[in-house]
Amino acid sequence: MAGRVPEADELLTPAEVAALFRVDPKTVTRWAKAGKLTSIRTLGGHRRYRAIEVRSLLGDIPGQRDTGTGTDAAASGQ
Amino acid sequence: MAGRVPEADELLTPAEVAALFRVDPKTVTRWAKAGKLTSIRTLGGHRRYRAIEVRSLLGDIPGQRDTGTGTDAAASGQ
DNA sequence: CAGCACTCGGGTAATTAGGGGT
DNA sequence: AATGTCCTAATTACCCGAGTGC
Repeated sequence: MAGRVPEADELLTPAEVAALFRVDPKTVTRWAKAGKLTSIRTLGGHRRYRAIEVRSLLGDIPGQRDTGTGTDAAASGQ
Repeated sequence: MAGRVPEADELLTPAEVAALFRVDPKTVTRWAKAGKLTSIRTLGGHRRYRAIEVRSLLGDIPGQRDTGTGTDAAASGQ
């Protein structure tokens, strides 16, 4: 199987978005309820968020390097 | 118009549906068992899902997008 | 025929949803 | 108004071994 077109919308789990924003997953859920975030619900009721949307809100800057201002080290996610 | 459209009866594998929902293939199986998804079983017992059903559940919004430039702009597929 | 990737089945931990309160 | 924390219930994710699909 495999060999399919990469037309999959990148979806993130609440924990993923929460980690990117440094907030609790509960807060992300509130954003979705407030309509600030596009949320897609699974058949079980859980929410999934669009990676492109989250990245835009985070300031998606490709190849941006912190110029010395950073104090906290950037730990790899996950 | 004998507009020939590719099989609208496309069947997706558990991994396909799972990737679209960003969930585990096992979860998709659970949805089928719960009756939330129409599942077609192969002679071996494996499940297969209808692409149209999955797309509607994902929030498939018709219209908007590359309109047919004359012929069916169906480039997707494997 | 043999092999690998995927799916099946059940069971258990982790995550999420929802409401309430600080 | 907004965020973090507590609780219970539901859903989801990962573990195993065996079988299917190509």
